[in-house]
Amino acid sequence: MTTQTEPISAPRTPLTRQRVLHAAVALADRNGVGLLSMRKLAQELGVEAMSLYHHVAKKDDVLDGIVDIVFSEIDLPEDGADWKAAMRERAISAREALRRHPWAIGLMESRSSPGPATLRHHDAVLRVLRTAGFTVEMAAHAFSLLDSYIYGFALQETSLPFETSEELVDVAQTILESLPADEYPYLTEMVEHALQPGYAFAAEYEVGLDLILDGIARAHEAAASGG
Amino acid sequence: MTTQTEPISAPRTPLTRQRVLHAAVALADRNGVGLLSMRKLAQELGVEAMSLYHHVAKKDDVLDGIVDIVFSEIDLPEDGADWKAAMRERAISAREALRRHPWAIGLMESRSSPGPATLRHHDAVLRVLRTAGFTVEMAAHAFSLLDSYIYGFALQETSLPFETSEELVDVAQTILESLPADEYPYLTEMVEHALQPGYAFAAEYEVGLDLILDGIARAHEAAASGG
DNA sequence: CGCCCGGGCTTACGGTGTAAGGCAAGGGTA
DNA sequence: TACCCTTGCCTTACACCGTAAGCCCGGGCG
Repeated sequence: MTTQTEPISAPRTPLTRQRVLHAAVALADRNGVGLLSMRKLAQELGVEAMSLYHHVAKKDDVLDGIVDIVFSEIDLPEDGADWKAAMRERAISAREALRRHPWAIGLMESRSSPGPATLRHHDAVLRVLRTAGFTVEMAAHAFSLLDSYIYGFALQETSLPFETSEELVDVAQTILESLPADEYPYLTEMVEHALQPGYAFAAEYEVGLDLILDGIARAHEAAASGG
Repeated sequence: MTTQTEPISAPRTPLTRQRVLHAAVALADRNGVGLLSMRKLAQELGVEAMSLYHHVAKKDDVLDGIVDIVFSEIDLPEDGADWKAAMRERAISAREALRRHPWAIGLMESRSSPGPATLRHHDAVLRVLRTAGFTVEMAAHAFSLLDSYIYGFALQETSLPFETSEELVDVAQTILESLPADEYPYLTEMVEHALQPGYAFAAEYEVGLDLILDGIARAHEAAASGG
């Protein structure tokens, strides 16, 4: 079907698992993961759909792969004395990555086999905690707590209708008007609060993060002095 | 095609939006949301696919609807003096609902129009906080923090390969064996920790929850005495 | 009685993931 | 040089998906 008009030495870079996955990330960023199909992905790479299957096993493999790419974009925490600063930085870096690729959080639920970047990331986090003197048990607590918060915040952030501080305020305004204020009075009040010019939902992130880090630090110190 | 063998007065209860949505929840619980199709859903109800469209607008409408059903299963917090107990109970109830319907958390990312049960739930949470003396700002902090934790924990819990305390320990064991221990030493250590007979990941939930609630209480008291 | 219309039905279209296999070019070995 | 095997692309085909368009029957109301 392709009427071979190009010169014989068409210098198309060869297909590669890496090239496929990165194109998939770009496509998902552009259209959302719902519109990511093997055919569109192939088209993006100037190739037919079935050609992709020489480089990835199945679509699930692609999805696993792009989730791992997102994890690879999170800065690894450096270990040293200051576990708190390290955890804070990686939490902020994680949120940024999950914001750059909003589809990633929705994908995580269905993936089961983590990729190398994911494993490396988790290992680095645990290393920081353990070398800072956390017991395995305390490290498990901190890990579970921090990761839950990070993913949960990202989930809320991407599913929230308003982004605030954009012209999307108008959008939220109409939402608010469609809300029966007498039926949901406190919700209405909160949406109004969130619509104030100064408010940025993103700032909530660090408030909660610091509260959690302080709580962990308190527990850590208590354990260190108590036992 | 259906060879009308049943008596004329076949007493099939009439199709209804509610019946459709509840069947969809049941089907998603059974097969996962990935295998929920309009055709299968129709079949479940003894009907053809297109008949569903007299009761729901499109598949997205079904998905919005079943997410709202999950929210309707979360106990509404009762307001009163003890906001902490109320938040604790609703957090636990929320996790149970999200565990009963593991597909819900993955759907939340893509939904944008919350249903009435969702709105009612959020309004009730905010009411508890506000009537307990939280400022709007503090209520926003507490709300964001708690919900992030709840959803994030649920997300991790459903995507975690191991469930522990089942025979699935074997599964995790093989995962662990396939993990190159020298490459991810801290992760390996943690998986081993999680495989101990006494360990239940579920217990982590309340540890983190209480840490968060204590932190919020401290901030709340500080604000009350300080201002 | 006649009409309308709600709520089921069939058909059809363009999309999806992927199994099965074809074909051309290059590289290794006899 | 002659062969053949692998690699990496391709076409074809199938079963399934969401849903637009429109048919048809039965019951309620003018």
